Amino acid sequence: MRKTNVITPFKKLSHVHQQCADSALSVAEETCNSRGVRLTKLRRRVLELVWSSHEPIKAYDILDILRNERSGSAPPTVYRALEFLQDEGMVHKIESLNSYVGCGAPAHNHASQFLICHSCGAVAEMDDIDIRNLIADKAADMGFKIDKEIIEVKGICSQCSGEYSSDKKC
Amino acid sequence: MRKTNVITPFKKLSHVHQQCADSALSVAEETCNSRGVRLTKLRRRVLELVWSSHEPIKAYDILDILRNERSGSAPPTVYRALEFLQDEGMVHKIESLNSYVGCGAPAHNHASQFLICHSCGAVAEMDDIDIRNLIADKAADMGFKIDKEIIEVKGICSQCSGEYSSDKKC
DNA sequence: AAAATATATGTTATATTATAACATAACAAA
DNA sequence: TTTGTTATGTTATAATATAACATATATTTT
Ligand SMILES: [Zn+2]
Ligand SMILES: [Zn+2]
Ligand SMILES: [Zn+2]
Ligand SMILES: [Zn+2]
Repeated sequence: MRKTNVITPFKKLSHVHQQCADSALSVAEETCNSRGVRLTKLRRRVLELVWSSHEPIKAYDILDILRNERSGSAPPTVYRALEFLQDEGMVHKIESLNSYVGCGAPAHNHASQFLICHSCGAVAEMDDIDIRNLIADKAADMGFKIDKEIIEVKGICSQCSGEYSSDKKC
Repeated sequence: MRKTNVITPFKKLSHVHQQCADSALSVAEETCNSRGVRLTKLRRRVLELVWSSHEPIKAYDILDILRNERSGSAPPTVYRALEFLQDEGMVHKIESLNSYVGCGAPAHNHASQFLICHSCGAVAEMDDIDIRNLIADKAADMGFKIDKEIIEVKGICSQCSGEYSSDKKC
């Protein structure tokens, strides 16, 4: 069994989140440049808002912020930006929460398994090849050809369960 | 690796669906009786509508039918019945489709992995212990304690991919 | 640079999904 | 049969998302 490929881990309280966001934004700019797609000011700002925490954010929460910044902001403003960002792999939708999280590895296409802490709300992302392979095998047994997997695991993260008592909050 | 526990397989065109529905309804009645909860006429009818096919059904499609049958039907009518049926394990929500499917094994609590054919819309349900264990192991590596897993796999079922050419449609 | 084209955003309206809150009815227990 | 409990009816509204068309901005071609 290979090691899990952790794309976005649960973070310690001590982590400097601005670094996550800055890093994501600059990877996004490079990636968009190399792909010849446009990370416009609006899209960049929406991505920034998605990265404002490690908790998934709702479209209308983004909209509430945008309305204070750009007149004429409306639902399509947000949904179109989110659609672009999802298409480019910068953002993933958490289906079970109708919410959106930033992707820690937007440059390459991948599957995702999300771990969602229902205590602190934080989301970790992995792309675990063992899980992918096992599901593919089991699906193949039933003659099913996979296009996309949605895996959203709910529970309690290590910070919230107090496993690391020196750093209680996520 | 154990054999996959298939709760609801993809069905052949030749299958008599009324049997699925009848069976589900009678298991539901027994299960509710033994639990001392009430499968009222309304709840029973909603379950029947959920079982009207192997494709997930939308709450408002149920409502459209109920409105022709019971005056006073309104969104809460449907959502309350669905909530009961979900709580009792008779129905599962497919989060990525905002839709509902009948469970083929409501009598005992289980995890689910859904295979969703985006050609014919049919949904198969499994509870595969290997998948559950692997995800639990990987999550444990990250210090994460699982409460519930949402696994919705999109792709093409065997009937639609023509693997069984004698019985093309699901 | 100007015109033409393509892409992105603004704007208004509406569709879809889901819940809150309170009233009445049906059922179960005492 | 009265009392309490659970289920349903009813009205209203919240939350999530898309359609359709107008305008603006960016890119390419002339
Ligand atoms: Zn961070
Ligand atoms: Zn947590
Ligand atoms: Zn059937
Ligand atoms: Zn199919």
